[in-house]
Amino acid sequence: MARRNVPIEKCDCDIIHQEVVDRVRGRLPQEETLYDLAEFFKVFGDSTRIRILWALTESEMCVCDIANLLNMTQSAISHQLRVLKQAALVKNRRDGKVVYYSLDDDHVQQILEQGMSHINEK
Amino acid sequence: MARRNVPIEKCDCDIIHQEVVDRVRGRLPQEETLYDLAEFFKVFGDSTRIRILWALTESEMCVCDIANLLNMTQSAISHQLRVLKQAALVKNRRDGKVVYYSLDDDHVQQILEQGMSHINEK
DNA sequence: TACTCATATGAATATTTGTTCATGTATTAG
DNA sequence: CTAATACATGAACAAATATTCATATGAGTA
Repeated sequence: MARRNVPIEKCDCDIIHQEVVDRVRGRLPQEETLYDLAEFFKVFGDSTRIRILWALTESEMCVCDIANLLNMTQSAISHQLRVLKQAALVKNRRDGKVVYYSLDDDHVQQILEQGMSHINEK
Repeated sequence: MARRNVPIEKCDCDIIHQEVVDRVRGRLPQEETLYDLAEFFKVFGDSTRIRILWALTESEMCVCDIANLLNMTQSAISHQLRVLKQAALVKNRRDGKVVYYSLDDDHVQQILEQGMSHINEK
């Protein structure tokens, strides 16, 4: 959501803190890298996807199982599974008509648990 | 974004996988907990906020420093800092007219780094 | 006091995004 | 081949959200 038609106003801090700001600027990762990082976390930032991921930490499941479990339409789940797949958070295998989804690696579970422990501490 | 005016269609998997689905259902955290977890990750899911957080891992900074660093308006930064503060990811201290923001704890940095290492692996 | 600077905030707006609906594709069964 | 089942997908719509603009607040200063 990037807009910016207006010049940025400066304040005196710019002069006072110039060294600090320049140092921080030099240590920031690439703009694009941080954008990708935000995109990565964005995938976790939806309760439907979180519930799907959490469910898959317990067992691989097919699309319709997940839809039943979460009481949502097959279409809605399928759309979200696509988002998760594109983010390389889940993988799938086909067995006849049925497609089973599972977590792509256990890194995902670690991230879920770390987030969970953070909100439990506060 | 919760809508659901339509009954969920069932498929045969529901019968075949019933035991698995029931077991997973029993092991899912509270609906509200997962919702909170999604809200938590949602805060990381914006590139402006990610850049703010990453900058604050290097040094505390005032609002106008951050605005200059990221080449954005003071207002936009201030709005996002409020989001970060409400999520308990940053804290602030006032020194005269200037308000300095910093990370609330180093747990935040761990989460950033874990996300970063994930996207670098893929 | 009046004035300036740094920050906060409410409303408006444009963009993004999640779900629904309709339909398409792949696989199996008859 | 035809029908049925499980899943995928494009378009439309509603809701959420990030930025801008205008303005308010709070602290120092003349």
